[in-house]
Amino acid sequence: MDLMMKNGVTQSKARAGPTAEILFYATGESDLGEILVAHSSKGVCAILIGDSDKELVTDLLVRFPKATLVRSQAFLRDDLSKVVVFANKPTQRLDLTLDMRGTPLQRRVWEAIRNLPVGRTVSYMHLARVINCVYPNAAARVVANACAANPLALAIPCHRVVRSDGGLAGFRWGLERKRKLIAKEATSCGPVP
DNA sequence: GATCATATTTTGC
DNA sequence: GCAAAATATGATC
Repeated sequence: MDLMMKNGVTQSKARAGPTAEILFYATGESDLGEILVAHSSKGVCAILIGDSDKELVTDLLVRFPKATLVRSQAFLRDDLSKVVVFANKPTQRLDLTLDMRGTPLQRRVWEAIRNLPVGRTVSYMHLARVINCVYPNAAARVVANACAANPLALAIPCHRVVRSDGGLAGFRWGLERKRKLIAKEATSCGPVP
């Protein structure tokens, strides 16, 4: 994060975006904290969770350095409302138009995670088995990497992905937040055996 | 308890 | 463009 690309652009640009793009974003408050939703021309391209509005904007700016961020609370009113509702009470799945960019593998992993029911946690191995039932232990890292690069915090519930042991693995937005999310989902869906 | 195995991504030159 | 390091793990020795 300290070294700049000498060549101007690298392979990372494919992940951040093709070029200068206009992103509309809006922030809202939830029980988990401040939530930022960024919408591109295709759909929701980023959902961030943070402690303050400033932090979220900074994170978004770092994530999309070349993009032009336009704050439009009215434009994202609907999407933001859904995300906030989901954050407060994740009883149903998020129904948003997601603009999932990235490698095909990441997309596959994200789709698999998004297909998970609420209140259900799966292990890395199980999820890895879905996308690639060859070497579960190897694909586990792939799943972890895909989740780590997941820009759609709540839309893709990576917090439901835990280790096979049942314990919580790392979380990009903080382990405590992940723990809180799972607890909230369990409460909303009811204590399942 | 420590080490290796697998696949993918990212960064460096 | 090629090569090496790193990774939110899992299984084995």
